[in-house]
Amino acid sequence: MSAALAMTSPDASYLASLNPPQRAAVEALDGPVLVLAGAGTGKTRVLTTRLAHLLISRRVSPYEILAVTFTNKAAGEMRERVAHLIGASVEGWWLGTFHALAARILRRHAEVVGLHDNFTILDADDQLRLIKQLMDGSGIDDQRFPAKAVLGIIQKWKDRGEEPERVTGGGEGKILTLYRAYQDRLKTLNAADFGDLLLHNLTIFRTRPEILAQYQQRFKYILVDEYQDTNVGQYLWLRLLAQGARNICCVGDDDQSIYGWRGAEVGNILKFEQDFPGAQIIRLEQNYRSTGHILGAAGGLIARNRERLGKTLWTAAEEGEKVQVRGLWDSEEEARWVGDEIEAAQRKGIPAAQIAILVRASFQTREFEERLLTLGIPYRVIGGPRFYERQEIRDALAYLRVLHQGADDLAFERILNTPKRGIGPATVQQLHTAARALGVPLFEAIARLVETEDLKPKVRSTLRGLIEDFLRWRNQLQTIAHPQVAGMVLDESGYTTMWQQDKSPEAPGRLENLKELISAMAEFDTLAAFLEHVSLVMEQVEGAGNEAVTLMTLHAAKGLEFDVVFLPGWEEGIFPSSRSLDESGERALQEERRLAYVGLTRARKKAYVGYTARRRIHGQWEDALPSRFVAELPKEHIMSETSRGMFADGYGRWATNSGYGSGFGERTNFSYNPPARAVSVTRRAQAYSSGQRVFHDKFGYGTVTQVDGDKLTISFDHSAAKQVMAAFVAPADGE
DNA sequence: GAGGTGGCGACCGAG
DNA sequence: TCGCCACCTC
Repeated sequence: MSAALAMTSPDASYLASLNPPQRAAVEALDGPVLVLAGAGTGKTRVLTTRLAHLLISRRVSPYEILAVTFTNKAAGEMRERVAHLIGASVEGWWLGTFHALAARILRRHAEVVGLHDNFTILDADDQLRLIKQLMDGSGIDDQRFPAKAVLGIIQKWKDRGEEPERVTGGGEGKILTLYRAYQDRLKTLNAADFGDLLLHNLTIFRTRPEILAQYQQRFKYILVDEYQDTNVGQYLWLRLLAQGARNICCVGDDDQSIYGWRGAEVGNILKFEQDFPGAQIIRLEQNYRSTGHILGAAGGLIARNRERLGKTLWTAAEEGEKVQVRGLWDSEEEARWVGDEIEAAQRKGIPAAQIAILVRASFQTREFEERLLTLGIPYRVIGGPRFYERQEIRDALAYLRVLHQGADDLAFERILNTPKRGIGPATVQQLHTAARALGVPLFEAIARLVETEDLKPKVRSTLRGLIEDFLRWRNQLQTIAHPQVAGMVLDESGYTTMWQQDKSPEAPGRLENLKELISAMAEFDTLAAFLEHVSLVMEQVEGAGNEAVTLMTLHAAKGLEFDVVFLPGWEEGIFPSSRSLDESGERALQEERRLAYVGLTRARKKAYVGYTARRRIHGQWEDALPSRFVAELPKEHIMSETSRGMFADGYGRWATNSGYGSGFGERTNFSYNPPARAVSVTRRAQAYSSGQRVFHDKFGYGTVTQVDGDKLTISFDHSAAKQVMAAFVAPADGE
């Protein structure tokens, strides 16, 4: 590090604002470095400054730096910040996600693994269809191994960097055979799935040392973000590339490793020192994001995990408000609670964009959406059904894929009979058989078949027309701009007409989406570039949602921060998720706990944790127990309250005659230490009138001054007048 | 070959 | 509750 310091120019003002460990992390340019960056400790700042520092102090060409992230969002942010810092474009840099960078390398050497450089990248949907096709008649018991499970096993192998010949971990012989068949099939389709992007890179590096050497020499410095989320394959990829210059800097936080389910190995970060001997370890522990109470609550929780490298976050900020933990009757009440607290926060001047609701699983967003809709609070859901996953978009893309890459049977099959052309499963089967017999892609096989007498006349002329159309469109691609060609394809194929004639209410929206797709294409120079973007980025086209509350999963929230964060659904089975626990037990529990830690540490000023006694699952009301994580939150950092009549506290005064919401029927007993009298409390809509004395859990006693449906305006004795939902007050009885 | 219906399992997570 | 798939009918 002293060498690096010596080289630092005195006018390196960008270094001045860093704290000592941050500065150390930026300046340790030589050899392997592991930066353990706790939540909110300025990790992105360190990464970008380090990149700028490399360019400025070492005069390294940007093309000699490999900077890897996990998400497109992180890559985009880094790009933007570095460009801003050095005042130049980062176009063409080796800065991107593992998948994007691996795809770039693979396109250059595709022939080594038997692909062409215009190979298609398949998404999960295509993969599953392919597996299903291969499983038909493979003799695999699809009860015991549904296609999804088989795909899961294959993906695990790929995540570990194991080609079929390399598979070690025991496993079913039949599934291994299927893995081989699957890989062969992908090759015929001139396609790669996500796992292949990395895996083929490994194959290329392993079998062609001269190619590896070329990249080893090129990348003088390697920078890795979110190292705790790397899987074995990614680790091997990095290690091979780093063997050249040996200057690799990995930034990560073992406490935020939440991707074990997709093969991430916390082990990678835990054994960094062994993997890269002589590694420097730098800890960033000063948190600049959250208040003391939020940090204390999160820290107490994560301390329950074993197998940590250990960090102690601290903050110079004030203690702030305690984390509010709230027990509620059911998920509907939970949604009302969150909605009301959001309104309260907004009244205090917190903008909607600074408020987030973070859930464990995406289906949990629905009830909140409904509530926010009712309250008229703008919101946006991140990670919902994505633009590129919509039916009409996938169909349109299938046309474009066939156009670009004729061997893409999966795409071709998708649109063979879309719009309806009278080509049913029987014909498709016949075409497949022919293609297999000829050993050529579907498109090619059909082109040949229509010249024979093997097909029924009607089918034959239909297919002949389709093939001719594609050949024509492909020709036009030479002379006409690709967005225009895309428009022609959709119109001339009858696809646009199909939706125009569709009477369903969604049809107009779909046509809109298709227009949007075509206009999005204009941003790319070539059809190939556009398709690459789509398969790698798959980004959601975000509505104008700057002033909106954010609803998303905890996974999607990593790396983000908000003033106010709601963490609902802290119930056993939901969070920690019983599915995870069933799959991998203690390991999974620790990962779930890290997820809770990630959730809490997203909050700057205030965090809320909610749990309910009853929740609708699969449309059925089911009883729930508070998550063990609730009990693990250190008492001194939380403020706990429960809805009236629920648990020991709050019970008694409120068990009867509680003025809860409306239309609720009989409730079954709640089994978590229920007070006897709380059993089967029937809650009815309580009518209030102006002048009536009431009690509110938070604001205390007050007098109703106005009634507007279930919204009351109350003049509180010890607090300003407020609008409150009737559900949240009770008639004052024991003053 | 198309379209309708009823039963059943899912609802975990990213590129 | 919802969406998918198997099965049915025309």
